[in-house]
Amino acid sequence: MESLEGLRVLVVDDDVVSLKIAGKMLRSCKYIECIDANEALNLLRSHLNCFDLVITDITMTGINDFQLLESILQENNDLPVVMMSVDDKIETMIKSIQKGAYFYLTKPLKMELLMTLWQFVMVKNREKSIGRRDNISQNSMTPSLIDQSSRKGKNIMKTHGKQPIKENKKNSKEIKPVVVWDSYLHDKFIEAIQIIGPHRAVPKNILEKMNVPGLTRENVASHLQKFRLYLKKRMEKNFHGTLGDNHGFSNPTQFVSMETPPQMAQQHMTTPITQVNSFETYYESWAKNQQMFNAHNSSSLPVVPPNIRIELSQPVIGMNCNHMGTGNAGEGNNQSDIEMEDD
DNA sequence: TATCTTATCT
DNA sequence: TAGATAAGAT
Repeated sequence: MESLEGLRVLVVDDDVVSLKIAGKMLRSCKYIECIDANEALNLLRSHLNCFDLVITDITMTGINDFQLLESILQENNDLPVVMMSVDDKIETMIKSIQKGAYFYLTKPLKMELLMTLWQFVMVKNREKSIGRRDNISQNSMTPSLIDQSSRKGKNIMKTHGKQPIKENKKNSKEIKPVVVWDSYLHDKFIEAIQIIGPHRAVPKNILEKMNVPGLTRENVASHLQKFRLYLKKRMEKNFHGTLGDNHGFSNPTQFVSMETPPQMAQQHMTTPITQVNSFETYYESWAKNQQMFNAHNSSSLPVVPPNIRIELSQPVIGMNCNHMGTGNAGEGNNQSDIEMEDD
């Protein structure tokens, strides 16, 4: 099946003209138009499993934005829902995907895009046969948004032996995207820390300064944790390296050791280990080192912690950039990729 | 109660 | 390994 033929599509739009255009485009399907959102829901209830796909406008009279999407997903989480709107803002698109939509179409609809919708049916069928969805997004039309619903299914967590079993309270139908910390996001993260100062670098402040739609405090907290760990490990390693061979950096795979002359790097490794105990200290040392690195290398490369892949050639969306096809960590052979190993 | 931090999970 | 999340700490 490589066309819309045979695909059972329900289109919901309160704009009659828009609906007629969609109808014309989708005439090869068992297409049912439906103006009223409640009518659409009733239709879906009475014809459970009769539709392969729902295309719905975001904004409709008498109903809140995304309300129909949420209701549909509550009733039938398997049904792919495609949102459409004249709104072409990236924030709205991200919000739609976050709410659980499979795809976002901007109006006026284009036949070329509609003709690719048969893929949703294939994806859905594959999900059913495999029994999981977590890999699907990597191959579907929303490749960078990794479905977290399967993760929500976990209800047992090891908790330091205190409360072994805990029910997950959150609605498992809510789909959250995975935030990929690409060079754009990480640069904004560093920029935020520079502006507010490392002593005030807490998730809330960083998030506020970053001002990235869709990014949450939890996302920032998670990244901050990794970043702190990286700085700590780096500082400790550098200190021990200085003690060991008196050349600053013992590990040749380290970013700084590759790019910074040992005597230059060692200038910042004179702090006794007893004083090297805070994020602020680690950060200042790291930032100083980066300054020297940038001064030493005319081409200022983005500054990143280890294992954060930089896709210099790809368009930056800010979050959820598609890393498909770049391989797993350790495979970064592409010239446009910079990847660092720490241990 | 809100937020941060840490440990643990996927 | 990266990012999400649970839960204790502040």
